[in-house]
Amino acid sequence: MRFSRMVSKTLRDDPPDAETASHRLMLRAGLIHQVAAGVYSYLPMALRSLRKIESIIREEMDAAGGQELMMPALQPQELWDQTGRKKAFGDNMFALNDRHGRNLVLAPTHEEVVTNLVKANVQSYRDLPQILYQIQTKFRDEARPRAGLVRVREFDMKDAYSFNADEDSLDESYQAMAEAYQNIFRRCGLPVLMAEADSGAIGGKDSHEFLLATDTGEDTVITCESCSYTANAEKAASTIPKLLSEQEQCLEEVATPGIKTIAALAKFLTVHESKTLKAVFYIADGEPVFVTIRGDLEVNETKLKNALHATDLRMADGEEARSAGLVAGSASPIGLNDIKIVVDLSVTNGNNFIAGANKPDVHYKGANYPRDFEADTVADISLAQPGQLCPLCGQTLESTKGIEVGHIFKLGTFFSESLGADFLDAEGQQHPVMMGCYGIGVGRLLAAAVEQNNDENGIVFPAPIAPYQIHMIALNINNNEVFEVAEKLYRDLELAGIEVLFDDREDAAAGVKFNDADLIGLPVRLVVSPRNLKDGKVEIKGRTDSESGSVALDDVLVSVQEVLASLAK
RNA sequence: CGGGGUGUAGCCCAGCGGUAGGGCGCCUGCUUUGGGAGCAGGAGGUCGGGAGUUCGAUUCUCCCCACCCCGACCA
Repeated sequence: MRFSRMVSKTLRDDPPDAETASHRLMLRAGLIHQVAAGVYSYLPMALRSLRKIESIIREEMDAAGGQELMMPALQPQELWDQTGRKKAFGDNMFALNDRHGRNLVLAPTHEEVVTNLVKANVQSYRDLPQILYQIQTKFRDEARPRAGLVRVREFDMKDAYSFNADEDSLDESYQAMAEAYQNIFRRCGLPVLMAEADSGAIGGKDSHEFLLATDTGEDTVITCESCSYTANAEKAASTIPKLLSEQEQCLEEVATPGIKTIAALAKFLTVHESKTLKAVFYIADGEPVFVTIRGDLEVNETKLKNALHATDLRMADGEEARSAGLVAGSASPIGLNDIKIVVDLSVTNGNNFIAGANKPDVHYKGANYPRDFEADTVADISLAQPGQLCPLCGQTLESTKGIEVGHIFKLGTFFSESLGADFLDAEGQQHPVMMGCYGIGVGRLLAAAVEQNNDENGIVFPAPIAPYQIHMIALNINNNEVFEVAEKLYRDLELAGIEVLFDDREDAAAGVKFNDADLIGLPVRLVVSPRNLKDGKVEIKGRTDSESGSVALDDVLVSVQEVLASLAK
C-alpha cells in the first residue's frame, strides 16, 4: 500500500477526548473514526488487523471442530420473550418496529436463534455434539460506551455455541474451546490471563474469562503468585487469617460519640478493624437485605447476589435505611427483626466483635454470632483482596487490572428447555440439549492489543495482527536513485508476499515520516535514503529496537524475511 | 440514570453585545528533505439546534441535542 494513496490521515495532535491509550492512538493513527457514542468506522488499516484476528480465530475454531455460520442481527422480539431475555437485557437491547408495527430487536448475542436452528436440525444423540460459530456484528445499547473500541454499542464478535448430549460431552467441548482460546491469543501475540469467572444469572456451573492485563482494564483479576489460581475479583475466593478465639464476653453498650466509620471506630476503641462488624444495607429485587461482614473486609456484590439468588441488587439509600430502623454509623444486625439478614463467613470466624447498636453514638462490644443475632443466610460474600491468601496454596494473592476479551460459559439447558430443543438418546428418552457458549470480542481484542502494546511514540503492533509487516520510508523521493530503489524494493517485497506500507509521499518531511511510522507501529521499518544508498545500503529497524541497522541492498529481502521469521516465533 | 465537562474551518484551540481569528492540515507556485521545514499567494465557517432579551446575539438568558470523563450499569 502506498501511503500517499491511503484514505486515512494521521493526526498531529492527541484527540483531547480520548483518555485511554488505545482510543487515543487508534484515532491518531487513523485506524478508526467515530460515528456516534460507541459506534465507529474501521478504516482500512484497522480492518486489516481485524481480518487477521478473525482468520486466526476461524482456523482455531475449525481445528476444534467448529462449523461457521451466519445468523441475522435483526430478530423478532418474540424469540427473546420465549427465553425471558428481552426483559433480562432490558434497556441494553436495541428494539425497533417494522412497517407493520411488529417488534424487532438488534441481537446482542445469538443463543435464541442458534438454539432454534439446532432444534430444527438435531433430533438424535447421533447428531451430537455440535460446535457452531459466527463472527458477526452485534448490538448492545450500553449505558456508557467508553474508551474507544473497548466498550461500544455495535461490535464485531465471535460467538461459538456447543450442543452436547450430556455433561461429560459438554466438558469436552468446553475444554476444546478453552484450548482453542489459548491458541488464538498466543497466535495473536497477546499474553492472556484465563480467570475463573462468575457465570451470571443464566450460566451453569463453569465459566472462565480471558483477559489482557492493562492498567486501564475494567476488570480486576486476583492471581496467586505461586500457584495457577486466577479468578475474576467478582468470583475469587480467599483465605482469611483466623482470629484468635477469646473467652466469650457479655454484650455491653459502649459510648462512641461521633463515630461513624469502621476506621474511626477501630481507632477510638484501639482494636483492629477485624474485631468490628461492618453493616451494609441492600435492596435485592425490591426487598431490603441487611448484610454484615467483618470490618476489615468488603462485600462482593456478585457473591451476595448469587447467595440471595437475586437478579437485581443495589445499595439502599439513606431514606430506605432509616425507614427500616437503621442508624447510619451504628447500624447492626442485633435486635433487627423483619429484615432478611445475610452474614458473611468471616463473622463466624472470630468473636467478641464491636457492632453497631442501632442508636446514635452507641456501639456494642462483645457481640457474638449466633448468640446475639440470627442469620437468614450465612455465605462467603467477601471480596478477595491482594494481600489475602490463596484458597488453593495459601500464598499471597495479587491483583491485576485487565480487559475482558473472551468469555466461555457452560450454559446447561436453559435455552434448550425454553425453546424446546430436545433430542432422543440411545434408549429413546427425550432430553434437552446441553449447551455452552464461547465469545471473543474481536474489535475489543484489537483495542486491548493496542492498549497493552504501545509506547510514548505510538502503537507497537504484535506482528501477527499488524495491518502490514513493513513500513518502508523513502526519504527525498525526488532523488532519482531513491525513487528507483524504493519502487523496486516495494515491488520485490510485495512479490515475495510481504505486506508493505510504502511511505512514498513527495512532500512530507523526514520527521513527519518517522513519526508516522512510530505512531502506526508496524513491526519493521525500512528507510531508503540518499545517505544510505551512497554505501549501497538500506536501513532496517524493528519498532521496539532502540538502534537501527543497515543491510546491503541485495540482502534486504532476505534480512526482512529473517526478521519477520524471528518475530513470528 | 446521577455528578462534572466540552461543542467556533478537516484537526487542536483562542475570542467577543457591532456580523469571526491563530496554529496545523488543504490548494497553487518556488525552495527544501534523517525526527512534525521556509517564502509568497489562496480556498474553507448556517460559531451544535431552537426560543427569548436587544437596534443588533457566536457572545447574555432559557430549553433542547450531541460528545467526553467519573459513578451506577455491563446475561
